Amino acid sequence: MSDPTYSIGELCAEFDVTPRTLRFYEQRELLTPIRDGQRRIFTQRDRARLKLILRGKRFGFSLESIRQWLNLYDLGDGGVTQMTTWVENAKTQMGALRDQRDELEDAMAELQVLIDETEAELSRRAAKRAAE
Amino acid sequence: MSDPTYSIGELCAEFDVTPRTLRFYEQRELLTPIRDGQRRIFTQRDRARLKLILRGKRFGFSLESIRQWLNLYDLGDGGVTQMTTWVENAKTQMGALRDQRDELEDAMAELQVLIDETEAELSRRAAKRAAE
DNA sequence: TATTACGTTGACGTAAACGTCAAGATCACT
DNA sequence: AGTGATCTTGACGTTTACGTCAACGTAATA
Repeated sequence: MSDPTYSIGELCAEFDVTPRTLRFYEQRELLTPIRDGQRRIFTQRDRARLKLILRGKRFGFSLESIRQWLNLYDLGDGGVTQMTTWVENAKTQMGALRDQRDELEDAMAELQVLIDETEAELSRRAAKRAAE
Repeated sequence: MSDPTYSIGELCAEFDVTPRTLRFYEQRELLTPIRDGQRRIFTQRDRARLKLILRGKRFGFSLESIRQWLNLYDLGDGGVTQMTTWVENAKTQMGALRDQRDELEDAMAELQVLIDETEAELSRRAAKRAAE
């Protein structure tokens, strides 16, 4: 049996997006479904790419940068020169992800301090009220 | 000496944003500069809020959700009920940040695997070439 | 055969987050 | 009094990422 394929509706249901969205991604060359007559047939590759697209979006990346990023994924083969370039780009991307994660953890730490302080104040007030 | 204040140009230079941006944030009630005649005077509070705004943006939050988030920050005082509500909201936000961080780390791990594989392939090819 | 479900291509609309003039005020110099 | 720097308030323009019709095709089903 060959690789499973998906209609536009199936992929939409699975990832909770609208057909408009998938057609838009195709127009922007993020997805490249094949055709059965007029109808789009999405392959495993499209499905995998869609996953990456949606994750990229959650990280706040633009579709255009996600597109470049996907192309970067694709060039896993190619010559030594291409692979070397790929690794460089990938490491740059890793740095960006690391920075974002660090910033996130800073924000989490700050927020935790505020939560702790507020909860401490709350228990002080509770103790005071109990003492009366 | 009292708290330092900033002109719109000063804050723009410091945070690398345009005046239009700060006026826009004021209109959306994310900043509340006071006035010297017509001119805006930004206080320490505005500066602190701007920092949070820009960080929120880097995390992909909308200005509207950042606004609510800032107001949430402000209500560090207020009654016990308000504080309790605040803590609940803050914990929800913490969960969201945690999820995002976890997703980021998953992505980083995946990417690292690809990098490692590609580098391994590169060194295999280098060894092969050296053997000839 | 008619309906229903699912799909197609335009084409125009929209919300967010600013950018980009235009026209004028205010202030420091010269 | 003139020049330049910095600021002001409109008001319209722009990009991104889709939403929302409209009008149509095709395929299974009642």
